[in-house]
Amino acid sequence: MIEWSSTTIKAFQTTLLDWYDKAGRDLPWRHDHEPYHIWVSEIMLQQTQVQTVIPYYERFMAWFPTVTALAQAPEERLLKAWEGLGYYSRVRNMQRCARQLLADYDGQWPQTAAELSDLIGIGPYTAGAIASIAFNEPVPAVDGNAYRVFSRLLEIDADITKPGTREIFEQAISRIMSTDRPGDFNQAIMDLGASYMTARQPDTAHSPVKAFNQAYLDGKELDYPVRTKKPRPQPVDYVAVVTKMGPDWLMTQRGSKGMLANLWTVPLIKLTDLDVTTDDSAADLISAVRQYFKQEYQLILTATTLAVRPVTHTFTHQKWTIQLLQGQVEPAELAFFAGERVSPTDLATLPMPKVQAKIWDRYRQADPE
DNA sequence: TAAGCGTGGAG
DNA sequence: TCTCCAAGCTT
Repeated sequence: MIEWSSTTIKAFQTTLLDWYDKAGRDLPWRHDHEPYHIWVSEIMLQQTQVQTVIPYYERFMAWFPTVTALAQAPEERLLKAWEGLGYYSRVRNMQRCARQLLADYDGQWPQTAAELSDLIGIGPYTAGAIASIAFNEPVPAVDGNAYRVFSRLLEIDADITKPGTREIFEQAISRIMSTDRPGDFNQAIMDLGASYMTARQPDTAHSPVKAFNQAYLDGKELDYPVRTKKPRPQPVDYVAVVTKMGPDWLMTQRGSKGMLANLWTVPLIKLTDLDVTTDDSAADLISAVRQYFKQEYQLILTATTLAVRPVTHTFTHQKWTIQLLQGQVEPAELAFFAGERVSPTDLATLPMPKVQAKIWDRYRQADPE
């Protein structure tokens, strides 16, 4: 890692902020410095790109314009607002945070990163972002952009996937950042990371700060940031039973922990829970699923295979391959079923994950009525 | 500290 | 199709 003189630091601040004043992006959450607006945008932007977030942000503000509105919203409505964004615990934690603010802080946001970190769902990055942007506190906001930008500017060799590395960057950035305009400084770094200093194909030749970019000057830009690779997703086989009860659909709500918590899907069963493998015949699969419905749901299922390709869906840690069955049950014994009989009208109000959308698509492909 | 947690885009 | 990456936090 290289060190900058105070002269270099001053020149960098001026260059960066002048560029930001001229070329900074006009984004919906930059129209004011309301902590609620900054907070919502920052949570949505975690591991998610700006282009994806914008329509979600606009709708979220229309549905939940204030901390109080968010605190009082039904969870189903919250998850519906988040449907398709992923990492769904983010929005459940936001509601917990909103309630925490009302209960413990008299509805007033704390104004320092140290205090903001105590709130549910607000980690070191988000605390720094809110504190600097909404409250002008000179603290760094170390996200993926900051890792990328500063590792290249200063040739920082620490592995950014290691938790301890954050402090190295926080210290380096603290010495460099503007104390007059900390919020603009942090946002300028993000805009820089999203434009000239991207991960794959940086355009440093035209970057406003190329003269400060040591890795670029050394021809080693793509060596930064240093990170260890993630393991590839593990394959898991499922069977989805698209089940009708008269005109209605049989839907189940997932548990409150783990993947896709509290979201709704059709009955989705791991093949390993059925004691069958992908090599077994369709008849064996149906037989096992019938048994499963009887034992778990006290429902008598009639099922047929669907002549369509399985649905595949890749998560961060798992790759699902899902066989589709079409099922019917008699509307006799729903009491023990961990789910609901849902009318076509109500179906649209249930929050469902992307993988369920794929299941509907593939089902319609097989059964176009 | 390492693992778990979604989705979309780019190459 | 596969791999990597994107404004991270929690346990």
